[in-house]
Amino acid sequence: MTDTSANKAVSDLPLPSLSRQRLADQIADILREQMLTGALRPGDPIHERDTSEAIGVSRTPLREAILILEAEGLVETSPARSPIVADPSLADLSDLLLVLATLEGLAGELTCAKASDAQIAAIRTLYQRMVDTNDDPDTVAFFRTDMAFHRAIVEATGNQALIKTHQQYNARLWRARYMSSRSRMGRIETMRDHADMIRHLEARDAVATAEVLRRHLMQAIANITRILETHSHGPAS
Amino acid sequence: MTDTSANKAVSDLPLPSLSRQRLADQIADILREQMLTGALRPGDPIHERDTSEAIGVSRTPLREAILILEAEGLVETSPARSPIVADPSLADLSDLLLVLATLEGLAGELTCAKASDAQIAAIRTLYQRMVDTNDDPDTVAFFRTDMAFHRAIVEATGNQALIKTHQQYNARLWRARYMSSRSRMGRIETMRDHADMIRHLEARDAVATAEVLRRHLMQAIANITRILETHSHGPAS
DNA sequence: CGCGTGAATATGGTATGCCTAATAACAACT
DNA sequence: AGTTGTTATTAGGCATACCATATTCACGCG
Repeated sequence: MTDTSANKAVSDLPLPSLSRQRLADQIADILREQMLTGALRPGDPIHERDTSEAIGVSRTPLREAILILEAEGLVETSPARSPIVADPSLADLSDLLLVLATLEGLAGELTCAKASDAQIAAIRTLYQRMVDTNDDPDTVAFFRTDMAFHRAIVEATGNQALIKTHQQYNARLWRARYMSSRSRMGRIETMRDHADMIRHLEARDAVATAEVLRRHLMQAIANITRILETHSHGPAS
Repeated sequence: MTDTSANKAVSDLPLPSLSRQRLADQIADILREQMLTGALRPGDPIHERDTSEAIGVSRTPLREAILILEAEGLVETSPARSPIVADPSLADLSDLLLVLATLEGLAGELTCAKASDAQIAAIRTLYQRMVDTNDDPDTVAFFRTDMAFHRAIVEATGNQALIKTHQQYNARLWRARYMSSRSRMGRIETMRDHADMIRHLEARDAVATAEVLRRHLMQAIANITRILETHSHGPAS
């Protein structure tokens, strides 16, 4: 089946960036999105032939996409095995969250010290959106705004390395943090902590901002620990 | 066709890792080493056909190696250009070092809190090796021991995410830190800081250890800034 | 003499095919 | 009937061939 039309359909996609046109990057984006939506769940295998055919590309760029995701820690490969979606243990998640807490703490300090008032205002806008959508039953939308809030704080630092690393840690922790966000105590605590964050940010209190951010993520560790221990081992398919 | 000898030869191999046999990984190691030795310098292009032929592999695994190194920030790719060895600006190096300082600070805290006495002792052994090789004119050997010392502190945390991220940051900063190490004030300050580190580690003083590690890296920022501003812009080809 | 346009070349991107290794099923022997 | 060996199938790893595009050089025109 020489289906060149599918190939053309992909190349017809708008090219938003300059180097964002590599098929491997686009495929990596697709797979990341599928991990977010749950189409790909932790432990799921990603067969080269099946997946590449499903997306409508050949195996080569799919393999390259797997390489990218492997470097990000989102998939794991074994010598002669299909790559599988990463399924971090509780210990892994705890380790990742502890580093993330430190990174966001640093971001809080830097943003207090260096960000413009306009950037702080933009962060407050995201905070306001969280308040507005607090009653929205759409947990995904609320969570995306939550993540956007944290990301805005990091991006306000202007530190490219920090931004990139934070983004990668967030990708690996997305699922766990989303579960934490859905827990019954999640939202209340989240809103309180975020209110503290924006208050300390606007006061340019670096120490307090960093402290709240770290505590916020440490709480996430506790939440996730409780959730995973409650669910124990038995995620119904 | 029951070639048991070949089977035995394979099983005799030390199994260092589970997936370390991919050509792409081996090629990435080769290229990383060439960056360390200076065979590949910042800005150098990595032509797919030439390089793959020189190593003796096809383009596919070389391309995959490039993907890995790109994810690590060691090479940069442009749409229709040969990938080039990353040549971070002073601002980039400053950003990276600031994050690295934070990561090592966290490592210092964790190691003080969680590491075993044996691990601390192992770190002291590395410190002692630095003292012994302090007069050695071989700057590379001294620097490798320096890096091993820092790595040991991070590995003593047992935090896999931290270890991995620290390793990647170190790889990107290797060259800059090596230059900083060779500056005339480099060694004296390095030895003094390291003496403080091992002392505070053995005293299990988390705050002091983290503080020294952060200050140590901040000093590296200052050193590198001075070096780059002195050299200004003129790397003879 | 300079600038613009077109063609040729080189280079990265993609697809496909072959090779090797692992796994599972089936058969034969104990 | 159970266990072991062998074979077939499947899937990932690598190599190679093809394609699209960008860059550069040359030629011609202004």
